[in-house]
Amino acid sequence: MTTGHLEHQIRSRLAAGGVRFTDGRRRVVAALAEADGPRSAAELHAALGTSIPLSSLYRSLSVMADAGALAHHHGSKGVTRYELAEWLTGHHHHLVCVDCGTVDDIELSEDLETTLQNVVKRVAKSAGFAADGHTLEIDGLCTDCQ
Amino acid sequence: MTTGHLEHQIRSRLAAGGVRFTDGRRRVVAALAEADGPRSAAELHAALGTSIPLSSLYRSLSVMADAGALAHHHGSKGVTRYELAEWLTGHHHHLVCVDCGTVDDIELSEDLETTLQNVVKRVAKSAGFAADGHTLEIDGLCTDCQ
DNA sequence: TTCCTTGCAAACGATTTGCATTGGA
DNA sequence: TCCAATGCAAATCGTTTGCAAGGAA
Repeated sequence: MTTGHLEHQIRSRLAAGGVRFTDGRRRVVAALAEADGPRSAAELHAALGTSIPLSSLYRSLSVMADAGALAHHHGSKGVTRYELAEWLTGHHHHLVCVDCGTVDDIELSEDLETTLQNVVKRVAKSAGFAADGHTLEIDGLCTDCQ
Repeated sequence: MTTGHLEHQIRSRLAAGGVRFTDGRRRVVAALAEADGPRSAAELHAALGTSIPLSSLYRSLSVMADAGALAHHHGSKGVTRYELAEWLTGHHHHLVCVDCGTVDDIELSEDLETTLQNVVKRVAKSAGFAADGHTLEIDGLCTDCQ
């Protein structure tokens, strides 16, 4: 079990904030790295064989998000799902199933992404809004729920 | 107090689903029509002078959303905000404040919107996803929270 | 008369927090 | 040694639901 590049990046980022990268957190990160989209605390709890109590999971997710290692997404039924921050995974967008709530990551072509960024910049500026990110959310039914 | 075009449209839509457009619901719709973005049950409760109990508010919002008159948006801290459906207000996107959670509506230029729609269609199809809507969410700090 | 809506109170479920204990650097 | 992390139980908080009374068609 070698310490990969991803773990190294996260460890440094967390350390900068006085946050420890414990074994449990390493396993949470691994689960998120394997996922193809954001995951909720409950989903991670199950994925990790319930080995980490929900309260610890919630605390670790929130701490790692505060440190900038994770990003969160708010879905239906008040469920928050976490994923690795974009500086770790690259910029992407979301396919959100309105039925089961699952979220899948997608990437846009480089040219549309550029166009999008220009528009975001322009629109935000004209609204006096300090934009720091954007996501195109596509709502609909995933293959399982159709 | 005349019955405007908007109320007429909503009344018909609700009626089609066996849903009544009561006085309380009319006031909720009026509050949403005046807002410049989605509003939570708590925000509406306050805006209406707490005259409508939260439970009734939640029930009305959910019933009207099911009937297709309202749409919902999921924001930080697990708060759901409602707004008039797009067939009533026109298609738009969101400026989401990561600090206070407020959401403001914005419209894109027609050409970018068209481009966006094409990409959504293409991306969804290739993922086997049945898309029925999309929103560009711009996260950042609103003028108040900067 | 039939069915929808309303209010209140109780129930829920996701998430948070207090506190004592354990563990890492 | 010192401060952060962990676990459990209790507490929060947004939202939902059961039920009896009120209202519209």
